[in-house]
Amino acid sequence: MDVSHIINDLNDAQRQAVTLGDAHCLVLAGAGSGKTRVLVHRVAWLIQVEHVSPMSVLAVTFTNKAANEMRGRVEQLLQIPASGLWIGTFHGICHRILRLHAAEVGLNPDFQILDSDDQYRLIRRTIREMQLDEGEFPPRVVQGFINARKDDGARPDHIEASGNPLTLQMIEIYRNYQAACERSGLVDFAELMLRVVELLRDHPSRLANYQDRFAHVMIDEFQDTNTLQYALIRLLAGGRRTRLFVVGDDDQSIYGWRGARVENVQHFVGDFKPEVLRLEQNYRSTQTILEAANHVIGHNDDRMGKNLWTDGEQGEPVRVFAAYNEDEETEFIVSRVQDWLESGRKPSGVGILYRSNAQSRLFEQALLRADIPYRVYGGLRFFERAEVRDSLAYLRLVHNPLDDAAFERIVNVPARGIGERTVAGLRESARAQDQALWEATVRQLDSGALAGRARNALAVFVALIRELREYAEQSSLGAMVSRIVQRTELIQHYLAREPADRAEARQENLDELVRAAENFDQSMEDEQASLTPTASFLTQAALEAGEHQGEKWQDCVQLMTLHSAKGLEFPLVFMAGMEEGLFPHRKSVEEPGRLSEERRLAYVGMTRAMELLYLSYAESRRLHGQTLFGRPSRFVGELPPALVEDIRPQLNVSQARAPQGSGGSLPGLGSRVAHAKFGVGTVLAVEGQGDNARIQINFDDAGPKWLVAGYASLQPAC
DNA sequence: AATATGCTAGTTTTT
DNA sequence: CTAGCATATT
Repeated sequence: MDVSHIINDLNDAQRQAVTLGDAHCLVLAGAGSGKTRVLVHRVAWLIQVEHVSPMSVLAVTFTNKAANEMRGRVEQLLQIPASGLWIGTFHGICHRILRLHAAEVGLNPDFQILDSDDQYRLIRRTIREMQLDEGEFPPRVVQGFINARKDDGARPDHIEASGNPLTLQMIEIYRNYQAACERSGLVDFAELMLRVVELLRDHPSRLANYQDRFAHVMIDEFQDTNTLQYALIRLLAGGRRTRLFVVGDDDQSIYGWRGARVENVQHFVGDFKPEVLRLEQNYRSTQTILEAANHVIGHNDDRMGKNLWTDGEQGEPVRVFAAYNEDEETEFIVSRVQDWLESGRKPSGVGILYRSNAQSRLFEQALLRADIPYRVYGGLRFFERAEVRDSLAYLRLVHNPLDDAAFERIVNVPARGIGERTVAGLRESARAQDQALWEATVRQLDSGALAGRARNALAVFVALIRELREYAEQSSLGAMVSRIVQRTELIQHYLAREPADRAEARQENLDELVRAAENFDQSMEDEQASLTPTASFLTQAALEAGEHQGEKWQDCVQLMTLHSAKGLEFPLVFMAGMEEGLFPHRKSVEEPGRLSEERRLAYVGMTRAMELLYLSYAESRRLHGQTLFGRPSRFVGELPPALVEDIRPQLNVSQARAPQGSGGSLPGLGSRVAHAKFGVGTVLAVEGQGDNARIQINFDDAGPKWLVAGYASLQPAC
């Protein structure tokens, strides 16, 4: 058979990985080295050359986007639909396994997925129910605690509180929250994986099934795996038959703070003795950009070691712009974008990257003013919007009367006169009878135990849900969702409360939701697992919250955090806000581990750039209402000087921006001044004009002081 | 139940 | 500064 299409166009290292024989394999794939290509060609090689059945290949990614891309490219290469092949996210794969064996792990076979927002609400509910103080146990913190424990594979009984009363309480909340999930037939994201790990751990015959089935397990972005995911991989590979093919880059591990364990890369080497291959040839960036990035990441220790190279062009130097303040930084970047567009290049070739989301605002405003199209990544995705989630909560309650999380969410949305007192009564009644809220409501209505107003309001609600439930029995999913949107009158609710444009956007989202339901095509696997279309739809909404908004791409300048930029590339990249405290972030500089992660983030950012890379920082920046004077990021200092071109603002420009009084000119921010009594210091802030202006100066000896310009008689100093 | 006011905290994100 | 939240008010 002709296999040239699989191995042609691969470099030696790539080909070696793709055609590797009977061994586990770790591919250390640098940025832009053709990582996905190797995975895709490896799958094709296994199927077409080694004649491995597609059924026995499992490919796991972290995001739906990556999974979809891989599936698409495999199909393109094989020229056939990749049916039988399991490609999906960790959560998607675990969900699929769990649907097949729900009963075996004691799970409601009709379980639905609880996403982060509903999980938060349920945890908050649990804390309130336990009469604990939300100040002492902030739901966000408890949510983080529970998820982190689950990601480590720990059930409440496994957690060592070592007498810490706070921890003991958290464990108790975890326990109660878990019980609530089980009563309602709900499974959160971490639970999807934890249950599967427990299934495989406790049911040896099941484990053997999967070990026999999956001869090849491929893992993408291996450096991002957490404890639980690594446990899952180890279980699957415990049989004789399974070969692991993992691809990752320890230098691009930027998710340690959410449980990812870079150490897994080293553990993997110890545990499985894999062939270790390195993909170091880069097909994305200029030599200069790569050398600069290599040099910066070289300041980390404990690396697996890797050096990117290219046989492409030397390229332009890395440009470092020292702005006077954040406004000037913004203007500079926007004017460079304008130059780029004037030279005939596309907006979508520009990536403006920053450390934290709050930084996007300045760029949005400036781009808007300059009439340059842009798109900001991050923010709410389609299935996370309140109106969409409210509608889906109706669908959930109609589908599953036991879903208390859904009940709580919409019992009084839109407001129909069911207040907190009424709901509290229902909760109590439900708890006393060990029933779901819905059951308790119906029972209370039937028993006539309720007061007039609450009774009427609840009767309206119950009638609505019953009507919808009846309708659901004889109509399609699309018709059903459309009906929900009409009958719940959510639009009217938002129209009455919000400005017209906001409500209009919600209307559009609900239209879009109806369309999505109408066009929803249940996958074969879901059908085989005897899921109703409604259950499938709800699952997809939870598991692929964002896949829906892909349409409005257009040709836009791309604004995003450094984290979101991973995996992307742009001919022109700006890394803005390169200041100590901002990047590396203040909270990350203390622990060495966190600092190296910040440096990896810098490495990720730099290696996004194909042709031109700008780093910029502001010498003064308004943050949280006050002006701060940061020093340039240490990562700027770690650039090799020979590859850097420094750009300073024109002196007259920066002077023009300094606040100036009518009479004597005031010192600029950051300038050095001398005072008769306090000595020499740096100007931190200037408020007001002329002689009345108040100036804050950080004196070298005396510390920060506020002085009035007219009386202080300051002299310029150096 | 809806609106007004006051307070606090302020990375990074996917599933 | 400002957004989000909790409490107070009508």
